[in-house]
This record gives sequence, C-alpha cells and structure tokens, in this order.
Amino acid sequence: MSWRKEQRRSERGYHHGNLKEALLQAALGLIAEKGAAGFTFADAARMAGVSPAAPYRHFRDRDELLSSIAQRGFEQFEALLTQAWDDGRPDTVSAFERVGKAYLAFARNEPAFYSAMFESGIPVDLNPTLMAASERAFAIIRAAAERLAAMAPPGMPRPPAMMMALHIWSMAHGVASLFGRGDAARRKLPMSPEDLLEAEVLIYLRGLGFATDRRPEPKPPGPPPVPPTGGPSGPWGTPK
Amino acid sequence: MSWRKEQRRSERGYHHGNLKEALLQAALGLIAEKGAAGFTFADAARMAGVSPAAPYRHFRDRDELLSSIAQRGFEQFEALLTQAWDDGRPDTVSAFERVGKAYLAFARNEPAFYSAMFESGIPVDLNPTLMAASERAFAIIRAAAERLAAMAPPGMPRPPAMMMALHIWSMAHGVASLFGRGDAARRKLPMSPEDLLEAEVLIYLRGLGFATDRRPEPKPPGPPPVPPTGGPSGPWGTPK
DNA sequence: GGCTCATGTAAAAGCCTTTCACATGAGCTG
DNA sequence: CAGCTCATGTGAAAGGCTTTTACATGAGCC
Repeated sequence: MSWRKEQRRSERGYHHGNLKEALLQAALGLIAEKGAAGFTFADAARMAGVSPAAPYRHFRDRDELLSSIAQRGFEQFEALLTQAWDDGRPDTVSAFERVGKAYLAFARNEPAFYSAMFESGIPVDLNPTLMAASERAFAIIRAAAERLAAMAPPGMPRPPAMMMALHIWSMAHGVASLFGRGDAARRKLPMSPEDLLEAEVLIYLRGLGFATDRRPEPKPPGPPPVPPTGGPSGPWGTPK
Repeated sequence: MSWRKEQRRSERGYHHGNLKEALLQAALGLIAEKGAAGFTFADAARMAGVSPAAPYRHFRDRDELLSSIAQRGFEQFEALLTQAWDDGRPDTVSAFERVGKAYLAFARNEPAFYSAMFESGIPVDLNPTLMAASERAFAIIRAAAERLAAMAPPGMPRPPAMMMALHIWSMAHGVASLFGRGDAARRKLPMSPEDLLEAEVLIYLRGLGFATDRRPEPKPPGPPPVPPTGGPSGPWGTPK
C-alpha cells in the first residue's frame, strides 16, 4: 500500500502526513452514516485526529470538501457506467439495461457519493470542474443513447439521441431517488427498484419502436417493423 | 381575513398571537432562498420577531418544523395533482399529461415545499402522518394510472396499474429533480423540462400500446391495434 | 546546519441549538 | 371584575460548529 508512512507513525507527530485524504475518507463515512446535511467539518477533523482548524489547510471550507467528494463521486460514477456500458456488448439493449442497473447500484452502494453529488445542495453548475465531471458521466449515457438511436427501426421517425439520453437519465435518477436507497424515503414496492427500472426502460424503448425481446441483434436493423408480437414476452411478464 | 388580530397589534406585546403560522411562513421563505440545508431555526425566529427560544413552544426542534412543512407540501401537492387530473377530463391521456406538468410546476413554483418533501433528508417513512400525506399524493397518480390501464388496448397484456404509476412518478420526479428548478443543478437542455417529460410519458405510453395522438377517446377502446401510423405526429415532432 | 514554507495548533469571535427558570397576559370561573 | 392558571414568550447559559489569526513544528532543500 502507498500509505505505509501514515500507518507506521501511528502515534503521529505534529504533521499528519496524509490529512487531505484522511479527511475525505472520514467525510465519506460520516455522510454515509448521517447524511450530507448532518455531516460536520469538525467531526471529520476529530475522526482524523487533528484540531478543528487543520482541515482549513486543505479545503477552503465545508462546502469545498463536499464538492471534492462530489467530484470524486462523478469520476467513480463515470467509471462504473463506462464499465457497465462496455461499449454496447454483447448487444445494445442489454448493455443499456446494465447501465441502468449500474446507476441504481451506485446509488445504493455509494450513498455518500450519491448524496454529495445530487442531494447536498452544492450548485454543480457553478463549479466548472464539477460540472465537467458530471457531464463526462452523463456522456456515457448519451453515447449509449446514440448507439441505440442509430439502430432505430427504419419505418419510424428517428428519435434524437440527446432526448433519449435525458429520458433514460431521468428514469434512472427518479427511481434511484425515490426508491433506491436502503433507508430513507423508502416506500413499499411491488418489485425491486432494478426490476422497476428495467421494465420502465423496456417499455420506453418499445414506445420508440424497438423490439425489446432480447434476441441476437439484427445486424442491419431487421424488418420486424414495430412493437411486439403481443406474445408473452412483455417487460413485466405474462398477464394473468 | 382571519388574522386581523395579528395585523392590528402591529407593535405586538408579549405574545405573538400567531407564531406557529408565522414561523412556518418564515421558514418557507428561508428555505426557498437558501435551501433546506441552509435554513436555520434562529433565522425564522428572528424573522417572526421573537426570541430564539420561542419556536420551541411550537415545534420540538428544527426537524419537526421541517416535517410540518413537508406535511403541508404533500397536502398542497395532492390538491394540485387532484386538480390537474380532474378525474381524467377531457380525456385520460391529456389529463395524465396535465398531471405531469403539474408535478413540474410544483417543483418549480414551490421549491421550498419540494425541498422539504424530497431533499431535506427527513425520513418520511418514520413519520406516519407524513407518510400518509405522501401516499395520498401518490394515490392521485395511481388512480390516474388505474384509469389508463383500464383502457389499455385489448390485444396486449394489460400493464399493472401500480407499476405504471411508479414509472410515471419516477419520470416526473427524475425530470423535476435533475432539470426542474430555476437555479441549482441546472444543465443546458435542448428543450423545456415540460416538453421533455411530456415526450417521455408519451413514448412510454406508446410502449404500452396506447395510441397517443390525442384524438377523441374511443369509448370502448377501439380497434387501432398498436402504435402510430408512422406519421408526423410522434411525441417529439417530425424528423428532419 | 540553517532556512523556509507547508501543515498543525490554540485561542477566540460569532452563530446556532437547546434547555431552564421565570415573566406575561389571555381566557375561564365565579 | 377579581383571581387563577396555563399557554406562550423571554433571558441567560451550556455546548457545538465554523472560521480566522497568530504562532509552532518539522520536512525538504541548499
């Protein structure tokens, strides 16, 4: 590991040696535990074993720490989405759904990041660095939408990829925000958030004219003109 | 008006006479202005012209005030959605869209309520009263979905109304959260949030097999089997 | 060895939350 | 109307958090 130094001088002297990182980690834990609102600068300092003034050597103020966390969050988010999308393999539609699941997984597994990114009240659009990171993450969704739009069935008007991307994003974000987290704001659902989102996206894609019954991808988008066969392969299973 | 009393005794004496209400109003303004996180109990007291301890006669603590606001928010939200839905007049689909627009309008016009309801971090599911109010609001969406599901085209599997309701809710909530407010977290959009949501819902409904080209409602859901004519009446206008 | 500058500390000011004992006066009771 | 009582406000105080400032330490570099 790269932090032997910090480890060795456990009874650390005057200087911490890795305070910035320690503060970020502490904050991450605290936010996950008590929410972005309840997180306190002094707590993080205490947790890192330094005086309450020390953090100010590394962050202008509490908000800047929060922004740093959001920044990192967007970076990890982007990485996760990139990996989930996997350049559309093995087929565009299922890769697309993997992206949706990754969105929910991130919200659930990284509540602190998610909180800092979307619920902390920091104005993303006022911080260019943060804004850029956020747009890099969204770019994955847009790229996926682009690919999807390109294979739209020929008989229909071709949907604007940007619009599709925004739609998918809002679905994923809506499901994650309303139903996605372990504790807060949970409501009883008849299905898992993952299934809920998957069905939502499938129905949406079908509304755009995509055949969504997960068959090997027709290389040149095949003839089957428009929505499904009426058969039992709907997004929510067979009706009783 | 019913508050003559408070008005008349402008230079009020020892007792305020309407402090609870005044605090709620003050908080509403403060939250709208500085966000749910930045809102402070002491500020509200100051704004109402009382000592910092006075509010504790009406609210256990800051969180209870926030909950009260969320409670009211859900009630107004429910009223607004009810009115927008208007029992499905003049036709189910357009009434449905009106509900979507009302959702966005609420987020935009009542940022303080919206903030308290969805972003303040208060655990809705731990407060039965609040939870009930929230469910009454959601019930409107579910009722609308129920109506919609009932007129699903006969050829297809009938979608579960609850699922539809959750889908629509997540779309509206996602759009509102990501793009709906004046200032924060805004991103440049190629279209208004309203249009974005409308297109999203229309595509979704089409994916369920509904004809979405706003014609007089077929009393017994007519024969036109499935999606549109391929004509220019798509949800996002005609392709270039 | 000695300098210098990044990094920590201590102390203090200012604000917020919450509690407690006490003050006021609105509304009832006779 | 006198008197009581209790809901509602006040003032003061304890305890935290944030942020600033002057000062301390010691790591890295000639």
